[in-house]
Amino acid sequence: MSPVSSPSARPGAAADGLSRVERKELTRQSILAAALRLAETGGLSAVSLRQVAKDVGIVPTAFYRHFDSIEELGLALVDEAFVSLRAMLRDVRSADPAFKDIIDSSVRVLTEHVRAQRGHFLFIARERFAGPAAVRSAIRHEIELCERELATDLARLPGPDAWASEDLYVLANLIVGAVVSTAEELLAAEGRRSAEDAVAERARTQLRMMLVGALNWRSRP
Amino acid sequence: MSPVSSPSARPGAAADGLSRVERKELTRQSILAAALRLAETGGLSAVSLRQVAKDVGIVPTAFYRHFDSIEELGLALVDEAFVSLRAMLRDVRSADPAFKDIIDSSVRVLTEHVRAQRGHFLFIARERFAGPAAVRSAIRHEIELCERELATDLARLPGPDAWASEDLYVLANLIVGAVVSTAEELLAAEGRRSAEDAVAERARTQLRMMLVGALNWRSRP
DNA sequence: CTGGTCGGTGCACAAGCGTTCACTGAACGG
DNA sequence: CCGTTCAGTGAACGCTTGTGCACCGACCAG
Repeated sequence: MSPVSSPSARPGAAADGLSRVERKELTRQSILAAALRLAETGGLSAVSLRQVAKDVGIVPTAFYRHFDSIEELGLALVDEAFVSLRAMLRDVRSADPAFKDIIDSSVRVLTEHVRAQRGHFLFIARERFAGPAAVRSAIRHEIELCERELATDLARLPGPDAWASEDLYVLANLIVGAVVSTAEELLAAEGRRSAEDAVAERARTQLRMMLVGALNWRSRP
Repeated sequence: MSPVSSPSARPGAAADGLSRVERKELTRQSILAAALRLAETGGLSAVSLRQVAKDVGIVPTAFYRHFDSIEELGLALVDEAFVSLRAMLRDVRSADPAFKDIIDSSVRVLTEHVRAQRGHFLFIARERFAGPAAVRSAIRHEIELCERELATDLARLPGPDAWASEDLYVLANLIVGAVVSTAEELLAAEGRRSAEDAVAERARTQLRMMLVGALNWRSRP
């Protein structure tokens, strides 16, 4: 059988226009995609090497040409997932910084990214607690990076710019937590637009509530 | 081999002072405890009937005398876990309602319960996304109940008592989300007191920030 | 005392798992 | 052109898995 796409690619026959490294990368991507899909029922630890291989269209042992173990595959998936998450953060940051509707645009960017990268968000939400220890700590580390980034962003805002850096991080932690909860509720909406809209509206109100709290907050001496 | 406690209980020999139903319940509890522990590495879907049986000290097929499947066992664990969670909520509610330190006492109750019921909290945090569909929706349903309960509690507070019920639920959702995040961070602290204390202190500040936000919030007309 | 109930036993089976090993042949560098 | 590299092959291994079945014997109601 041929890898990557069962009916079209021909490994032993005439060469497509692809170099050897290109074909290897293609198979690698197929493995990642298959694992992401298979992990949706039962989590990463329930993904079997043989299932992935069958799904990709290669023999089980060929898996080892790309990853040493399922756990290493999981770490690669974490990387992949946080690439799209960072893309989202970039979008949020580059949005119109008109203070008034910064919340609206951020929530919209979040809902769109969750819809577009559903698989990655699901993976992170799941493996954050269910994954192998190495995967869990990789995810935790990445989330912590996001919090620190947000804290430095907040420091540039007119209200909290006079805060203790301690309080800045605490607020960032609170916001990231709320965003994670919102993302998880969006996932639970399973694509139903009305449910998604309700979650988004709720998130807007919550962020506004937090904003009101922040604007009336004074760091203790 | 004998169930419940390998060296002491004797099934075929002289009877301990236990009736048949008592012995069955004891075995059932042992199965639940074993499953909870085994689920810690790999999640519920990675728990095998045979492992549980070996751990409890019964033969694999005897498992079916208590549960039809691992999934049904999972639902029983959800029930068990939310029993302790409700006990926690009762403790929070019955605490001294002196408005000033209601936050301090709530956070202390939370940290104590997470420490005492670590296994249950871990189970909920994990299976909320990684578990079988039935388990996931059972957990989601229970959390939603907690949010509604909290909303009715909030309605009795001096500040938000004039709010729209819509906003009350939104605030309850925000608080529950923050509490869930805090519980998850307490779990991530893995029992190290200094880390736990830092999380608790952060949670106190966050709840105060939300309180400030709530006190300055006005429901839109 | 007796007969039914039922938790626990022991064996068997087919299916799936990760991993090993020697192999093939297209793509590539010199 | 020719030798090397290496992604993918295919058979084989020892193990664990869920589940079906006939069976046992302590408990308990009558």
